[in-house]
Amino acid sequence: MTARELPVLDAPDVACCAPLSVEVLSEPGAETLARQFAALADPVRLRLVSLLATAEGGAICVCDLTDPVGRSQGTVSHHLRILVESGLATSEKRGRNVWYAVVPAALEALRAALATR
Amino acid sequence: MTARELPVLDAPDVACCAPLSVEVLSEPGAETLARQFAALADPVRLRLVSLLATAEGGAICVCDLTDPVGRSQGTVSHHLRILVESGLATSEKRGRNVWYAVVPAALEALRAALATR
DNA sequence: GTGACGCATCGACAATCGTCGATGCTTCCG
DNA sequence: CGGAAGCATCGACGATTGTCGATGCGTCAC
Repeated sequence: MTARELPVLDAPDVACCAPLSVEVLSEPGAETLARQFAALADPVRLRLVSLLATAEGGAICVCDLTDPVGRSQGTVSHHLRILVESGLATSEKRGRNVWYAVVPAALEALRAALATR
Repeated sequence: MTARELPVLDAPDVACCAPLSVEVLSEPGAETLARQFAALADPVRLRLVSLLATAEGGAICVCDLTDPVGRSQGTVSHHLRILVESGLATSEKRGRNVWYAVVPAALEALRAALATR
């Protein structure tokens, strides 16, 4: 399988830019931030994030997510992928399940961007 | 100008739901939140918000926004409309200009939703 | 080894979005 | 009054998105 060849986004971008109210967002910064907000711009993904964040142990496998959100397994997998690619969630394969968890630092970074003066 | 003339205050949906990490988001709550995040899910709109938030006096007219974001006047107007409809900004007609400003309470509500435990 | 389970991926489709140029309306200035 | 400035709106277009069913692949139980 040789790994997914997705443009890997690594740790650094957890804090991409200064708060919107402090200095005018640069174009690259806006691009990055927009990608993260876009990941939260869907009701199903928001509920997924909420389910992950409130889960005992902080993680849930896909099979326990399809029912609560009422979407097909393929669709749920698609949404989780978007959350991971945007840095808001992580996945870990354990046996034949895959466990997903939120990345608190990423949510905090978004909070920081929204801070008002 | 006696600041008391802000009739349109949007108190209702400024805070739509509990933090994602506290309880699982309801479907209607997810719908509302998603609309607000969707308003921030575009680079141009993010820069507009940033321009509004950092403006002296807290407001800018459309004519001063088209250049910084590099889009046509019609497109900028379209984006501003989305920001207003989502409750993140307000508009006020003054002479033949229209002044836009951010709604700090709306940004704070989004921050609250993102709060981690 | 065989079958079932869990997940990712694919192809297809309708719906929505971002953008532009053109047009129309209101307000101001001379 | 006539023209120009400032915005909103419209129609059109390509691009992106959310969704499904089907398929493929690795893992576990028997």
